[in-house]
Amino acid sequence: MSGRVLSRAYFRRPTLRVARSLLGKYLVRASRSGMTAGRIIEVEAYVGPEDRASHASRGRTKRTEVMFGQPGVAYVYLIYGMYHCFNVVTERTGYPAAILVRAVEVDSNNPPALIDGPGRVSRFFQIDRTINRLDLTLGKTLWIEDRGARVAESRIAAFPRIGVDYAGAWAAKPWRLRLRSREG
DNA sequence: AGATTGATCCAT
DNA sequence: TGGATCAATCTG
Repeated sequence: MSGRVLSRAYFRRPTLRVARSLLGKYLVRASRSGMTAGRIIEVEAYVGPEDRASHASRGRTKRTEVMFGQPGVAYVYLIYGMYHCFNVVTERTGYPAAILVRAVEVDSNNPPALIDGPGRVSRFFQIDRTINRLDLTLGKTLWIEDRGARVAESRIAAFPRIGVDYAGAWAAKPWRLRLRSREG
């Protein structure tokens, strides 16, 4: 199964719109061990320099510079010394924003397996810091593609973001989006 | 509820 | 340079 690789223009849009749209798209990894694909089930948006939950809120640093760069590029960082978190940069160059992929469903098996949690997603897709700054619009190594499935807005649930209690009022923003199961 | 783990960032 | 912090996960 194949689909259309999401383009630079796709990601160069308001982050919350991109985040909603990413639900149901497929994260695809190509490596020596083969191809792996998973349907995106949960994402979390980090939007702009004012968002105190965002790494970019304290300005441009060596780590966060990628968030200020081109849309459609991967932002991967190590958390708690153990786990990698995979994000895709959004919006225009110069405006820091990104979307964290929190869960995917792998449909190669029956029943499909839910890979739930950003650390597990990165482990499953062999995403580490060597992926940081990779251009996801090239369709090589790692990309996101549209396989034509439509997702109804009514199937999208919104929740506060995880692990950002330090962010004051920004922690309460319902910017974690999850796809409800079809039968749910 | 506590341990783990190391890059990052900012204050000494 | 030191040390607190951290967009998480595992084990109990």
